[in-house]
Amino acid sequence: MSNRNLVIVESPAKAKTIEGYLGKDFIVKSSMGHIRDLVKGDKAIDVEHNFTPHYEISEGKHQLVKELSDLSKKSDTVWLATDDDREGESISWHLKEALDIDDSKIKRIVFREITQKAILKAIENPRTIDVDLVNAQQARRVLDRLVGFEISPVLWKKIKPGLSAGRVQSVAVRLVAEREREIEKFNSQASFKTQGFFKTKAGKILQGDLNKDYTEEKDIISLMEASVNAGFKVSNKEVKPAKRTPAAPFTTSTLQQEASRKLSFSVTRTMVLAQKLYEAGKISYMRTDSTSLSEDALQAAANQIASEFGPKYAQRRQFKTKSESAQEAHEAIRPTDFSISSAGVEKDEQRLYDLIWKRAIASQMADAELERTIITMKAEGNSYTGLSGGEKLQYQATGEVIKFDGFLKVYLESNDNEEESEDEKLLPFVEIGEALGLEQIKSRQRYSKPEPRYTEASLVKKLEELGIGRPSTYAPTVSTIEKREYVNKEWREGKSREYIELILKAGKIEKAVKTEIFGVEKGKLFPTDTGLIVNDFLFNYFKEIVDYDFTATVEREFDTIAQGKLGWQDMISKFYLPFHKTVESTASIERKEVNVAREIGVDPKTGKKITARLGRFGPYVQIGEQEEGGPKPAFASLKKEQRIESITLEEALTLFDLPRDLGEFEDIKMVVNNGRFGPYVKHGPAFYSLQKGMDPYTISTETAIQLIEAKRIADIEKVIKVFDARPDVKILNGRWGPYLAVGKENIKIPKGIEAKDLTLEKCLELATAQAGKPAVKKAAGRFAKKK
DNA sequence: CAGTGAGCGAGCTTCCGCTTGACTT
Repeated sequence: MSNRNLVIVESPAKAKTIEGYLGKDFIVKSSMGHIRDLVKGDKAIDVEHNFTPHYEISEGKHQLVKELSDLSKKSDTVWLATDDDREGESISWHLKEALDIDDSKIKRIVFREITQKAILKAIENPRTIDVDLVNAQQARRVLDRLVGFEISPVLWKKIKPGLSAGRVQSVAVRLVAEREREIEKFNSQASFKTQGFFKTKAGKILQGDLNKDYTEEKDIISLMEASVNAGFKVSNKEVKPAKRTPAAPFTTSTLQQEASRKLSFSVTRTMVLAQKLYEAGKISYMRTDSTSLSEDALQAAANQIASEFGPKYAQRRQFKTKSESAQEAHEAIRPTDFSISSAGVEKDEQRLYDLIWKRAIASQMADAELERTIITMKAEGNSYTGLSGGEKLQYQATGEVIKFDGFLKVYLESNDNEEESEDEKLLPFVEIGEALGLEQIKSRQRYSKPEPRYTEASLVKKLEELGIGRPSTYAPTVSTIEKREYVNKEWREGKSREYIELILKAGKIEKAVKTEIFGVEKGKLFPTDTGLIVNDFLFNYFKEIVDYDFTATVEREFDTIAQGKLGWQDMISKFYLPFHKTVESTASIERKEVNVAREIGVDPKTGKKITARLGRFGPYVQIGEQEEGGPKPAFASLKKEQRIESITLEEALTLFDLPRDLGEFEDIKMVVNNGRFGPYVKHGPAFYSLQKGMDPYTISTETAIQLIEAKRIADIEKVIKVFDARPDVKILNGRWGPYLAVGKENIKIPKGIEAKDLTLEKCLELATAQAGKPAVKKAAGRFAKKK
């Protein structure tokens, strides 16, 4: 039987939907993304022969390509309906090449929304494959391979095997590294923020902020003294209408940001959950850079809003996509059916759907109308304005009242700055000129803060602003730099510091010194020593590649190629020749130049230099140099939160305090040390890992004994059965249930046998049957490779 | 499991973008 029409799209979920729109003359299949890619290794691009790329069918795609090929041979027309962007055009071209079909049978169609109208319209307007656009993709692909596969081996030689560099990931690392250094350099300044509390004629309290910050305590004292009999008045009152406008519906990047802020999801978790909702047909495609909605969606949202909230809440809006690099091959992320307000299997899926629904609905709702009131309060005749140069000191109170909630009924976008909450604030009624009683003036020191460290999501936001990376790669890029250990996602406890608080009340000034916790970090990205060293190296030798504008610059050239005004090989050739020279020039760089040992200071005991450096097994400090034939110098690994470039001499010295003697327990020596798997206490032949919060440098003998005793109790609770005749044979309770331990071998108890009923004979029988076989097989396949 | 940290050598690693698979304890 012959199928008249074969349609090929990229995603199977999309294929299913479209098949429903097209009827039985059409069979719709998916390519599952790219089907061919550059061959593996360094022979993919023939640099000598005008950068000729060599492609092959990707691993695991042979079966699929064969199926598509067979189907296409049986069809009269093959509709290549891959995405309407650079990569999509390329997939169509690769399909044409790989399926080996007659050109006359091929039609290329595009649509940017999955609606019946859009698909049918596309079928009526087929075109041919846009070779210029395909060439722009080839240039992108070849450039990325050349950059990645020429720089990475330099890192293996000069820094550490297995490292990587690339147009996208290296900029991501640079952002995190530079932010960390800004924070380290940041000089936090304290200044006094002052609030006045005044009593109105009607007896209510009106609170306002002083329009000047002082750094000196004496200025605040003078101000307070001058305020006692100053005579405050309402000097002005302004009431202005204001409005707030809803945010655009989600793109991939804004979805990741909001899910991170409101639901604390990692960017990967957000994408996994969104994928499930998409496959279940609940939301539109989740990898998109567009904020626009289809006509159908606009209508459906308007209907939903009118019926749920009333027609005056509906306001049709189409949002312009902000980012210049957007290719807009899909709609914004939205529910497929606005009348379904809850969807998803797991709890987190439901929460994500709820967020998507609200954001999309709110985007089509009316503005919120507010009334903003600003009241200023001044002392009569400005009696104390002479304090510092004669500027006008005044207090200001701002209040906001919502007159019409509009979209706020449904959704309010959060922001990265946690402290700025925009709650509705109602001010007491006052009249201009009204005299105010002074209740109190409160002034406290606040410290200035550096720009915050990136979260995964705020890093994605920054990358998108720079036009670096694509919706499909944001989450994988973050994972890559984490996997390479260039950055770590960390939780850190804060430190405490003192601040001064001055209060003027009933004519008296009281001073208090209080403490606050600052610098608490939750799931923020910190660069590692490797990340910092690799970044410095790339910045010194491959400045162009890690330049924040590099991608934007090459994107402009890709666009010129897509317009047919520039040959892709010409562009690559112009880039490659100087680039390759730089790569070659790195051969003469000494490893020591790249991985510089930092001098921390001098050991007071020996007078030898203490240095810090990145070693094969991580960062370490060392006392003195290795002399020929001499003894080995003392080494110590850095603690997890320490960095080579910021560790102090004092901190370094304590690192040499290990191993530390903890005295004796039960007549056996106890020693605490740092092991490969963390700090431990060794007691005779037994090892005890330190628990969270215990520090090997400070742990006391008592705590160590408690640790040992607690572990023994836990071990006793593990034992189900022992045999007097053979003390080496035990039945123990493990994490996944009971198991048999014979000597050092752990043996699985077969199904159907009750652990309690096992006899010694049966145990030994199981042990011999198990001999030689590992108790737990190593995980096979690609999951093992990942590690 | 509970040190090591240099450099040599075999043969390995690595890019960015599209998209969803499913080893067996």
